Amino acid sequence: MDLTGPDRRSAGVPADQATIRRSNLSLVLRHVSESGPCSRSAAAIETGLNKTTITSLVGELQARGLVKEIGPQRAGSVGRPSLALVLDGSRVGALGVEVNVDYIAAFATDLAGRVLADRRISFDAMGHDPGRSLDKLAQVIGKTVADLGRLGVALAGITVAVPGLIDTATGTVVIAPNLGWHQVPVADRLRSAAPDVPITVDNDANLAALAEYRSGIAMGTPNLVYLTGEVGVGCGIISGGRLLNGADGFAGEAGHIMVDPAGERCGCGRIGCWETKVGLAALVRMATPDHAYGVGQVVRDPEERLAEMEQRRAEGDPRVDPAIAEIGRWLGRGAAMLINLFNPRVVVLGGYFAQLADRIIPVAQTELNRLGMTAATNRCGFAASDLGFGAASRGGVHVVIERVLSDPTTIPIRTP
Amino acid sequence: MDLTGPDRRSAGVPADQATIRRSNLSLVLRHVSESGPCSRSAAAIETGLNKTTITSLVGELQARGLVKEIGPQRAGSVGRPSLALVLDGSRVGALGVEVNVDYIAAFATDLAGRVLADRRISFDAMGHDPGRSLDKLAQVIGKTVADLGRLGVALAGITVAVPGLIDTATGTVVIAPNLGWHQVPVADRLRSAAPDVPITVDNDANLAALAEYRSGIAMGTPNLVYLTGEVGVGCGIISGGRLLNGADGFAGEAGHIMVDPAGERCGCGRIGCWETKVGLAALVRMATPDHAYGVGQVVRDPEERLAEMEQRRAEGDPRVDPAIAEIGRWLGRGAAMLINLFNPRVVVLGGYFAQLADRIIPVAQTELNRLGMTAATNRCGFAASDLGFGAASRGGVHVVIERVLSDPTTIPIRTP
DNA sequence: CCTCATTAATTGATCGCCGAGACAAACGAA
DNA sequence: TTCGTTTGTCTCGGCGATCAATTAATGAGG
Repeated sequence: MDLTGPDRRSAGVPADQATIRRSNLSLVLRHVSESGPCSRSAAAIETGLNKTTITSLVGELQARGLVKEIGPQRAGSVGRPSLALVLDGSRVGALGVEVNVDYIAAFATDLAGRVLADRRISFDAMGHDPGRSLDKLAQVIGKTVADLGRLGVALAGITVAVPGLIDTATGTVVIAPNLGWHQVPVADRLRSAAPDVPITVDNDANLAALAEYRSGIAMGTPNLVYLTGEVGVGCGIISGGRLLNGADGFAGEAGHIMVDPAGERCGCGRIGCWETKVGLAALVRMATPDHAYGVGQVVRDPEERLAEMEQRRAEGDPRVDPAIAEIGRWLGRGAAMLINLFNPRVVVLGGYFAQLADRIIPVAQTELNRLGMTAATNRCGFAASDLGFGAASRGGVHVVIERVLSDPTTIPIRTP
Repeated sequence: MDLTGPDRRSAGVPADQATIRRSNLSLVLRHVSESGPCSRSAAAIETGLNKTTITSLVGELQARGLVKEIGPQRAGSVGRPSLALVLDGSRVGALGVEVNVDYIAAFATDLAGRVLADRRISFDAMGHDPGRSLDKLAQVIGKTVADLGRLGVALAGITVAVPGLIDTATGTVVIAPNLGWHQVPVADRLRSAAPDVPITVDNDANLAALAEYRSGIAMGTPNLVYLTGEVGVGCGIISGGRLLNGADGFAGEAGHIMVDPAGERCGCGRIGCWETKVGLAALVRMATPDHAYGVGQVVRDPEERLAEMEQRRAEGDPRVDPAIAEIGRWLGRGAAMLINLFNPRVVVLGGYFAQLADRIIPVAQTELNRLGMTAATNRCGFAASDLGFGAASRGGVHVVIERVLSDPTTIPIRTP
């Protein structure tokens, strides 16, 4: 299942024998990936392919360094013992990097999901012009690629997560307000940092949603809504196993839906946006002596503000808990709309929502129920993300892995 | 592009030569369907297939009665004149039927979209038990199939539109409140009315959205939101060329999103649902002397109520126009949310919204702008549907045609 | 009128892929 | 040791797409 690009089968491209081969290589590789170790004949039965075809396909997958045999399985049963096939993690790796307001993160795994690299550095994107930021990003990528090279891993692709609107076809950031970026050709600029490695660029919330779908708390749930509490609110939607993009990539702008016609003015100029009710800025404002912080300060050091809030709560400040509860209530109200429109099986909460999940989720769930159960809401629940800050870069890794799984021929045949 | 079922290429099914053939037959048939008459060699260049492959594929499509040649084109240019290929409409037909609160409709076309049958009868579904209603439906289908038989057309499939929640895998209506249906196995029950013809069942608003996408005002726009004004509000969403279903088929329940926390109680038990602001019941209530009609009466004869409203306006009743304007304002407010969440290129208005479009759309557009332009809203506009009441059954026809276009081998080879 | 360049469509040979059945290999059971 | 069982490979045939060569149908020009 291709999550980001268009569907190749229906893309109006002629099919030939190579298409069959790709499709069946993908089928076998996916089966090995998802069903764990299995013999050739088991794979034949379970995929529906002929066993001689399996032999041929596995041979090619081995030549591409994607699958390997582990010694004969002493099964104790009658008959010739089988040679179990597993994903060959040692040869191919995937890299996801994320650039955000105050940090750059890189996360790499092999095909099987074993972590090969995980770095995070503080970086003030607003304090640098886009060119400088990209240089820094390229530097982080270069270091990580070098690490992977030392491990003998060939990099299959890089995905860059950016908090903004992306033209995924060209790998260009159309606009990223929080970074101060406008029309930045990220993929082109980073090409030299890792020649011959395909670079994809996508929205950070979308990639985080994908990470939840592929490896997080909602693994395998093809209908989910991901909400991340930052200074504002980010949102990514997976429906029918596909990321929702909309006509221009703006789909899921949940932070700016109007939830309170009598509410206050939002930074976007409109009234009563959800973000003004559940963003970290709202929490800080509600829980803090009047005007101790402007929005600017919250934006600059969100984690510091959050830690301070927890600190004050520990010291007995009576304003913190009610403020968190209020966040939970508004979260429930907004989620009610999303659930009725998208009918997800789960709403995954990330960012600061996840850090306060044990206090936010019960309130949000209660509010959701209070508003009246519908067919959609009573089949859907909240869940806290456990991926932490790496969600977007982890999602980037999955984009690369997905591409390899859906077209194994992108990995060249090694010539020993 | 398969709009309803899962994607065959990624469905975990082995690919073989028949898969190539199907895919390429589909490619050629689609090309002829979309690009109009063209020669074999033009088709070869435009599809990317080899000339000789085209010859073979066209031969098979002819044998299946899907494509035909029209005499040599006197082009006046040098060289051998080409034989233009066109869709052969005369052999294969598609049927969409709709059962609704007060009528049953049937609509049939050939592959090329020429109308072969179009009937609509009044029928009070609530006044009959589901079994009786299905008998009536079967009778309508039987008559239409007989008509098609007289025209020499082989029926490729039937799609049934029902206003309710459908389990599309089994063709069962899980629940249809307005019909009083619950767990009705529609497809199974209708099988005998047309043996050997595949029967699909789907939600009426979804099918109407599909009709707008395939043949209506929004033809070819793969990101659209369809809103139909009935007693309540129906909604169907097409995103990335696919119908949004959600985890249980409840996606797009736009009528019951909360737009006014201070609003009145909705029939669903909740407060401030959009439906209470823009449903036909709301219009009638606002424009009519207090309590002249209960909701029940509006439900029973919606068209009559609407006609009466227009009548009173013509007579100079000053309450009608402000009421319509108020509908427009709330339509704009709700649409703002949908546009920010789905990022469609157009919001298509059907049902009574379409009948009052010239007075509703300007107001809704103004309200949308007043709420503050966003990147999503200023790339999206309103449009009135021109399909009338037949939208759902027309959408059903497109489901069948789509299936034939994406797998021409479903039509048997005729043996003359 | 005849020839030639030009474009359209078909025929025959070849290649790649999957599938069926025969066959070799590696075990447990008797 | 022999037999039955299961695994994996080998060889061949069928099918679909492609390439090169051939046939068909026209307009232009002598």
